[in-house]
Amino acid sequence: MATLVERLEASGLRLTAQRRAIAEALDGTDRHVTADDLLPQARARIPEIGRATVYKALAAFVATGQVGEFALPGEPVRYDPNAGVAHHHAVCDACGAVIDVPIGDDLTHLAPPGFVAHSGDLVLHGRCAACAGQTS
Amino acid sequence: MATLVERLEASGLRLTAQRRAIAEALDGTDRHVTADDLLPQARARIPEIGRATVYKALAAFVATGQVGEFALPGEPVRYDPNAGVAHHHAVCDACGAVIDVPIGDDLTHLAPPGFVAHSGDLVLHGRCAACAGQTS
DNA sequence: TCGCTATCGAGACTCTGTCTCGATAGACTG
DNA sequence: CAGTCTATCGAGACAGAGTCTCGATAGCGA
Repeated sequence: MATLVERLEASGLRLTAQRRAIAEALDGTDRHVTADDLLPQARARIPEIGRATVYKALAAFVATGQVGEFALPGEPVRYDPNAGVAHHHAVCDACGAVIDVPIGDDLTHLAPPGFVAHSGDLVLHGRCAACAGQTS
Repeated sequence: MATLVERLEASGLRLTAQRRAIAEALDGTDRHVTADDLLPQARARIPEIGRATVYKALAAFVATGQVGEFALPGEPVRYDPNAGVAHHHAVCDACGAVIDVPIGDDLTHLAPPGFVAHSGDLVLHGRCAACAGQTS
């Protein structure tokens, strides 16, 4: 898999220095980060980068389909650099970790009659391996 | 299926006039409404009801398990009076409608090794029957 | 090089949701 | 029924996430 920067470039997006810094910050983590998590990391590369720039860049990335966004009630939107590969998410109730789950079945067949589904996001809730092992 | 008010009562929640008004407003719609959608409807019953009261009541409802909440990126949290029955959601990209989908398979078996899943929320994206029929 | 256009940065602004705190209302006991 | 205890209420200040505006700047094609 190419880096996020390369994939964004290939999708025709104008890649400015700021967007490159944001994409590198996003790609450099295996986690699912929020926009405000990304700002200090992007500023480590370009100190004068603005908050609005991060939001605008992320919106542009999402529009290309190379970055995914997903929301949990009561939490800021998280961005996922791995959207090029379809996958689901498992959220640990105990520690809050968000784990990528390789997609198995295509779930769009679960759509109700008449509904034309092009994608399905599954979010599993439970306990991750580390938290399930604890007595608490 | 009993009404939401009855189910909340059965779950041991102290049902004040305000909570009853909010529960009736929530139950009286087949849609998936936001807290701020609910406020004017609750005020139609009890005019002096406050915004904080709506949020607090909804949080109490969710805690009983009789009301579900679900989030879409960039949108306020929506509340679902139908949480007593497990179901998924289909979101229309065109008109924004959120449609309940009766649950078919149990999806928790899709969890990765070591992850103990107790529930799975599937959100399908696509076009609802009305929008899919249109050329636009 | 010129000029068009997309992007940028700063910060004000909007919106959603939370918190505080004094007041009030339910529920329980005797 | 009165007293008391506690959960809930209402108002509004507050906090955090995200958007918008607008003048400035940087890419890019001609």
